[in-house]
Formats: sequence, C-alpha cells, structure tokens
Amino acid sequence: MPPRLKEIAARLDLSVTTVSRALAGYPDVAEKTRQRVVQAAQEMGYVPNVAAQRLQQKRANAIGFIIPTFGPRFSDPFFSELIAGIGNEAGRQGYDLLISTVPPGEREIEMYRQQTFSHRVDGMILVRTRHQDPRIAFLVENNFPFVAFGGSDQNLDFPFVDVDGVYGTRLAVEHLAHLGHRHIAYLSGPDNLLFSTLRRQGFAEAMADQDLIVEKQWILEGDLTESSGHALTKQLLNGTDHPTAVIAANDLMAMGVMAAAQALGIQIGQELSVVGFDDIPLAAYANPPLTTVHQPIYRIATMVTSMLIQVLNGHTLAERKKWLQPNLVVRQSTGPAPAF
Amino acid sequence: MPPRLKEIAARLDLSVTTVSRALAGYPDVAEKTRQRVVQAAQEMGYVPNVAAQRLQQKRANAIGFIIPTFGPRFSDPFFSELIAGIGNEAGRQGYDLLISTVPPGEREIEMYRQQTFSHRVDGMILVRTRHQDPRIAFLVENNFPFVAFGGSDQNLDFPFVDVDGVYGTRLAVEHLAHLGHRHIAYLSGPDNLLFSTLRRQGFAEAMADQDLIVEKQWILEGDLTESSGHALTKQLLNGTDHPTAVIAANDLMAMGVMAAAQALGIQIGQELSVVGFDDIPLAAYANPPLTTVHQPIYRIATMVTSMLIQVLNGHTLAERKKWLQPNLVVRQSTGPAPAF
DNA sequence: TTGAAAGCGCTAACAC
DNA sequence: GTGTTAGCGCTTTCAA
Repeated sequence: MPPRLKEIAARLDLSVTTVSRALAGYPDVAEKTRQRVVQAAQEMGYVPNVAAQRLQQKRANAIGFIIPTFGPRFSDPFFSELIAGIGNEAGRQGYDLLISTVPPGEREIEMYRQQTFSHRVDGMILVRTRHQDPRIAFLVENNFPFVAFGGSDQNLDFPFVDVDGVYGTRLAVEHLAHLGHRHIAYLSGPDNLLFSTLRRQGFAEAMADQDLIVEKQWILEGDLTESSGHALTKQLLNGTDHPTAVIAANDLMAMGVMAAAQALGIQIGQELSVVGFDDIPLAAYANPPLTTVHQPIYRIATMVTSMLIQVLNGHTLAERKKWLQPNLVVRQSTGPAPAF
Repeated sequence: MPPRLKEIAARLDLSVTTVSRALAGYPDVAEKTRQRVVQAAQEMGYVPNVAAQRLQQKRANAIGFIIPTFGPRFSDPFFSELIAGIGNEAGRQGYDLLISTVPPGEREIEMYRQQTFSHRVDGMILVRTRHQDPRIAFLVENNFPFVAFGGSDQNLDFPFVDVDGVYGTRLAVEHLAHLGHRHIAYLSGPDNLLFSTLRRQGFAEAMADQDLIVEKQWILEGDLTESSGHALTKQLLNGTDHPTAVIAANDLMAMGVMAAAQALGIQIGQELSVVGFDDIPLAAYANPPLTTVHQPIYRIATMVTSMLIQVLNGHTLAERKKWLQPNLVVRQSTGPAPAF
C-alpha cells in the first residue's frame, strides 16, 4: 500500500539509487534533486521497508529483552518499571524493543540463540543475573552485545549496572537495630539469583555487626511474589517465638508479609516491622506505607539501554561496571520494637 | 557467525533451494535428503535470517503493541498484565512482540504509520479505546489488521473484546446500596476514554435505579494513577459533607483513595467504603483487601492476541465483538454504611 | 551528479 | 527430487 522507492523514482524520473541517497542525506546529490525527492517522499507518505534495510545493512535497529518468567505471568511492577525505562530510552534513540518471555532453563538459551542468530536484534538487555548465569556465558561466548542489570560471579568481562544489595540490606538492618529490634527475620529471593545471595549476605554481615543473632528458622526463601511473602509469613508467625521485624528481599514479598500479618490481627509498624527492597511505586501507597530500600529501577533501565546503544554504535563505554548505592526510605511499616 | 543456507548447501553438495525446502518440510524432497539437511542444520546451529524471510514473505511474523503512555512511565499493573498476556500468547504462536510507547496525540498516529507501513509488524493490539479514536480510524482506513481491547463509538467495524463496564459499575453501586450507602462518590478516568464514560454511565444509571442522588461535586475525574486517586480523595474529604463510599474507575486510583483516607485517620470498610475496578493482583494484598470489579485482564490479552493471529492467518473470527460480563469480588474495603 | 549492477539471505515458479 | 532463475526492497560499489 505505501509507496516504495521505485514508485518515487518513477514519479520523479530518477533512479532508485538517487532517491535512496537523497533520502539518506548523502552529499553527492544535487540540492535541487534532494528537495524534490524529500518532498515527493513526504507527499506520497513513504516509509522504508525495514526488512529490506535490515537485510542489506545487517543490523536490526532493535534490542531484545527476554523476561525470565517464573510463573505463567510476569505481572510484576519491577518488570513494568524496567519495560518502561527500556522502551522509552530505546524509542528515543530510534530502536525497536522486542519483548519475549521464557522461564529459566533449557528453552531459555534456545530463545537467546533464536533472537541473536536470527538477526532479530542487535543487542540484548539482561536482568536478574544468576550464579554461573548460562545467558551471560552464551552471550559472551558468541560475542553478542548486551548490558546487564546485575553483576556476575563468573569471571567474565561484560558491561552492567548494579545496585549494592549488601549495603542496601545493611541499611535495613541498621534501621531496625536502631529501633531496638533484636529478632529479625529475613525473606530471601531464590538462591540462584545473584542479588538474592548478596542481599542475604548483607543481612548476615549487618546482623553480626550489630551483635544480633540470626535464627536459622527465620531465614526463609521465597519466589519474590506477594503470595510467597504471604505464605512464608504465616509459617513464620506460626510458632511461639516471633520475630519483631521482617526484612523481605523485595517489595512484593513485603506486601505479602504485611497482608498475612494483618490477617492475623497484627499491627504493622507496632507489633511487627516490615522492610522491603525496590521501592516500587505502590510501596508508598501500601497500608501502612512501606519502609524500603530504594533502587531507581526506571533510571537503571534507561542507563542500561543507553549503554547498550552506545556499544551498538561502536563507542566504548566510559564505565563498564556501574555500582549504585541505594538508600533507605523510611515510612510507617517500621517502628520501635515492642517491649516484651 | 551462524551458518547461512548457502553453507549448509555447500557442505551437503545440494542447492540452496533444496535445503530451504527440506527445512520447510516440503513434501517434494527425498526423505533421505531431508534427514541429511535437518541433521546438518542442527549440527551447524542454523537459525534463519528473519530479515531475509520477512523481505521475501512480506510478513514480519510480529505483532505490535503501542502503549499509550500518559506520564513519562507506564508502570501500571494493568499494562504489565496486558504485556504478559500478549507476550505469552504471541510467543506461543511464534510471533514476535514489538513494544513501543507514545503519548496520545500527533506523534501517536505517526508512530502507527511507522509501525504499519514499514512492515515491522503484521498486526496490532489496541487498548484503552477512545471516543472518535484516531488510531482506529487510521487502522481501519488503511485496512491494517488489529484487534482492540475496548469497543468504539465510531461506526466502524473491527474486532474487539470488551468488558461491560456499565454492568460492572452497576454491581459496585448495588453492592454499596445493599450495605446501606446513600452517599456515594465516583472517581472517573479521563473522559476521552471510552470505558470511562461507560463506567460512569453505569454509575449514574445504577444510582438512579437505587433512588440515590448523584452529587455533582462527588463526581471527579482522575488520570487512573494512585496519586490521582490520592489527590482527589483529599479534595473529596475536605468539605463538611462526606460520602460514605467511593467507587473508583480502576484499582490504582482506589488504592490512592484508601491511602489518602487512611492518612486522615479514616477506617476503610467502616467509615468509608471503597470499590475499585480491574482486580489487579495487588488488590487482594491491599490493606484492607480491595473490593473490586474483576475483569480478567490477562485472559483478555491472550484472547485479543489469539484473535489477531487468527486474522493474520486468514481465518475469519467466529465472534468479532466479544462482550464479557465482569463480576464483583467483595473483600474488606467495603462494609455497612456508618450511622450518622 | 546520476545510473547500472550487484547482492544482502531467503522463497517460489518453473524447468529438468 | 532437485537445480536454475528471479525477485522481495533496499544500499552500495563502480562507471559514466
């Protein structure tokens, strides 16, 4: 339906070559001709066929983001913030964004092979890096451009942005300790995620520094969903001995913690303090508003994307490994430890 | 880096054509040859160059979803549910999903022109349809395949799925009326969205049927964000005369309503009842859990996507206009009207 | 300053 | 059954 270069050329009695060069802004086209071409293209509503351009130029002008889905859905504000940031920055710089979803595992790497080898995308964004991450191994091995949100424990050199989870969790522990809490539980994320172990490590270190004892049965592993936070909390509050505070590895689980405790008639902020990690937009609107470690997800997403595009444009990055310091946002879900 | 058809052909001493046909599963290839080809392709890690396929076949095997962003971000559980559904269904059927964001307005239609005329995508998903929606006009006019989540007031024939918002809001009003509420406020979405007017109309009709008076100053228009719900609620509760219940056009605003009221020391479910619309996953984990009109966003997203793919495959749809009946999920944010 | 020709990698019509 | 040829729409040498 829309015209092709051939039609424009025919109408102006020029060759396709000249029209192409005129539109691309090459200097070796007469100014007069250039203007005629540009105007005709405008009038006829010309839009280049990207398949042809991509085939010829061997670049897709697109970046890929494969969401590692754990359930059948990936409805998680963390991911929507990410998509927002990646999408906006990619669009701003003239790149398409290709989204796919796949659960971690065998099929995941096959997906990466498809996306990369098929020339669908020029580069990829990786998130929630894992221990001995097979995705990183694959991309590095094939020398395919990518930038990660999250570092790695592999001895591989690749660009990434990450938030210091050890430090962030330390902030949470110190905050609670200063409020007099001595019995603090920790809800971790899946152990294979790099950030999970870092945050948990931060918890352990900070607890030790505060001379607080970490109770084994108060360290539980969830899957980062509200329902998981909910379920683990029921388990946690089941025994006779309760923690007075819970730190969750992310906000979604923290929301689950609050809901479960409240269902048992427990006052959050008084009887039980809760701290999250992420500071998703809803954290401020929770009841009570959630104290949480703030990481600028949206901004990290744009950073990661713009770094990737720099790489794709052949630039070298000033800083290949960026570590950001998070900060604690204190709201009403935390308060002084209850007296016994 | 990955091999092309030419390499496979050379290695097996076949023509590119035969290799292509063997891989495509054409019957006019000797079984023996087919096996050799398939195995070689497997061994060599062949992945077709999609740009070439797309150019040749004149189809992108991709669908587009342009998110109408109202702010700089589109972090909204409604959209993440949608992306989840669209992405999963598209992936399942072998389609790529191209995501872009653009605020409604001039540039929006230009974006649609780019996506469609450039052959980036074969079809599009449209959401949050508007009055005299220029996107629908554009797509219908250009005969470009699309399916919408939301009907239209234009006299145009196109496939869509929608939820009966008039009925849904009626359920909310009736629920509150049965609880004895007579002073009900309504927080609407932007007036240009079709569903906003339908839901508001449902509100007006149901109120009339219950012989309840609609107070002009208790009908406010928000932008569907929590912060908007928050701000409007402060305004609503500012005067001397309060409603005893608020119905919000979506859950996010309802969350804002609850937070704002609670900040004023108001007990939700006792002093003020709140009803939302959508039933996003977090509604159940709100405090108190939110009474809301449930619409199956994820399922609608997969329906819309599978309908679009059917259209792209040349099938005619059994049902081009699907209306779904929502249901009310009663939780703890609503309760008997307080006695005065 | 412009045009002719080649080719990106693939599929499809048509021979053989 | 298999190969030859042409062509999708574009960019890019290379000549003129």
